[in-house]
Amino acid sequence: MELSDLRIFETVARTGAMNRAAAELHTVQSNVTARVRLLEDGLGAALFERHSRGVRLTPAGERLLPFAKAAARLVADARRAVADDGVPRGDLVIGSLETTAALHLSPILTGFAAAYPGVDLAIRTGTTAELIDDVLEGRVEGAFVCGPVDHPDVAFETAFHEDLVAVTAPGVADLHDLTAGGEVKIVVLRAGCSYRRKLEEVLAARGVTGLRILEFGTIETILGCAAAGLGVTLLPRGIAQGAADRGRVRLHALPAREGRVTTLFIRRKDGYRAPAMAAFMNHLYPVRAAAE
Amino acid sequence: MELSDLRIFETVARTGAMNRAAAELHTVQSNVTARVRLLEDGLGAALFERHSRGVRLTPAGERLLPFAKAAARLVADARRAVADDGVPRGDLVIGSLETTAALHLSPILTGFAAAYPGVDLAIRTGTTAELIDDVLEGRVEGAFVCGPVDHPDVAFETAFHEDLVAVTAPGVADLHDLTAGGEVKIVVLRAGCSYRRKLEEVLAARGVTGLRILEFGTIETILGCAAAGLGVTLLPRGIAQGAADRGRVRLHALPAREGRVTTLFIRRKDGYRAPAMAAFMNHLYPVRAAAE
DNA sequence: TTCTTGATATCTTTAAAAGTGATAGTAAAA
DNA sequence: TTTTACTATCACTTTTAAAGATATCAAGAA
Repeated sequence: MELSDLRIFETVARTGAMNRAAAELHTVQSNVTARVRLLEDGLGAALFERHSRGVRLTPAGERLLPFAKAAARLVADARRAVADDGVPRGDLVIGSLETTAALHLSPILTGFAAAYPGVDLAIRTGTTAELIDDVLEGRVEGAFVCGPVDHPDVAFETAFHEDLVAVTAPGVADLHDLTAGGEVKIVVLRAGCSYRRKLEEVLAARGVTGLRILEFGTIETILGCAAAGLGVTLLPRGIAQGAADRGRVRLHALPAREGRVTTLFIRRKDGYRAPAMAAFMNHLYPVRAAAE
Repeated sequence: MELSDLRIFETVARTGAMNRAAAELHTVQSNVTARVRLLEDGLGAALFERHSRGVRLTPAGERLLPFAKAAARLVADARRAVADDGVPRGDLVIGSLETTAALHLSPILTGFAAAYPGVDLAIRTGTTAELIDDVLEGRVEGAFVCGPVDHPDVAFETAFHEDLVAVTAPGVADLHDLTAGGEVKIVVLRAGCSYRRKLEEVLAARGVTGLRILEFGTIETILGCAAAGLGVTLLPRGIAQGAADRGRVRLHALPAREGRVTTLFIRRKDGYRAPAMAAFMNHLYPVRAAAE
């Protein structure tokens, strides 16, 4: 069993066809067939059921698949470990919620970039669910997400505490009033937005149900929608405060039990931690200490 | 980078010479040299410093080594995972302290062997330190050791509580009397015995110092030594009780703080858990529940 | 110093393995 | 029924690994 065998196996399993795997691996189908058979011979077990429309994993194949993935990650980590001499450098992709990025990340990133000029820092935004997946799949090294997170392969640390407020048009004196206008629209940043479920709970607790959802791409648009009375949204106070001060929107404070959310910094539990990542977490340390 | 490369690399690193690695791998030195160079080329870093008396790992090589070991374990686990269909069978090697084996294991093993005839159970005895190493290196699947154990790669569960007693000749009325006869000898099972340090502490607390150590291979011999007044030893009460009842030795109870020790069942935290091992831990469950 | 020893490096040859391309077979979908 | 999207097999080529012989090198002993 060699790593190339496992890579071929994984590709076949993922694409569901030796044909497609061959194309993806830049080789020919006969070769993939032969390698898979050799792997099966070596293991003494059939890994795929062959059909005329593709292949499907056998139970033994299902059992092998996680090991194939682990092997791929191991090799990637090994390469990085060999290349790294302890000096932080290279790419470092960090994930973040849009709101967290707007509210907190700017000073941290500026400071980090100044301290480690050799590191090319990139931010990728997404929802909590997307970011957890990004972390697990290695698309980002770590991510700021909305807590709590409970996954066996994810390690987390408290990064910030957010104070969420409901944001409406200035004319809405109380959240209960929302129902008056019939249908209530909530405005969120993206489909799987972390705050959406929270907002639904908050409104449900106040007797507001039957929501419709509007989705917009930027925080500014969302504030604009709220200001125009198009809907209600939930944002960290720090983000909405400016618009409220200028009278564009009205903020509705929530009790701590509802409005207090913790932003976590998550990363993969196992695997190799690059110097750039170690440096970033170190850089984060004073921030985390302040959040505790 | 292939698994065979990593295997060759690991062997060279361990033996310190391409020559010896070649012999161990049943191949020729030129082949090892070539494969190592290919690996180095692939990684873009020198892994060994070559000398005329062998090779030594470079820092990059040091960084790669743990990954090579992890890869070897991964492959071994993968093979087992593919071969296993969930029915416990095959070899299952469990480590244990000699005293634990004598006192507790017999009914457990008998019951397990009857319930899972397909599993070939073997017991390997050793000291706590040896057994922890056995677990980490995969020589045993799990082990009963003297707690507490604190190692990041070791998972543990409480298995039994032992009630340790000091064992002396019948004529010794009190442990303090031991100093009267000048030099005090303690009798232990093996060099690194778990109870040795404990016994030293117990005696030191009673003003008995300046110990000499006698080492014997079996529990019976140790009891014989104690009976003959050759020295003092520390054993679980259940083991020494019989000899005490027959008047051969005298037991000296210890306060709970000193005499109460916990026997843990430990295993590797990560990696694949074979069905036989899962079945064993399941079989152990009522025992553990009783110990809590 | 010179020889011996125990190592690595290099080169050539041989054997094995991987990859290629063409063809045949097969079952589902159109 | 025909087409389509696959897998299996085979003969052939290319690439790669292993073996064996030899050269080289440095440390330690005579």
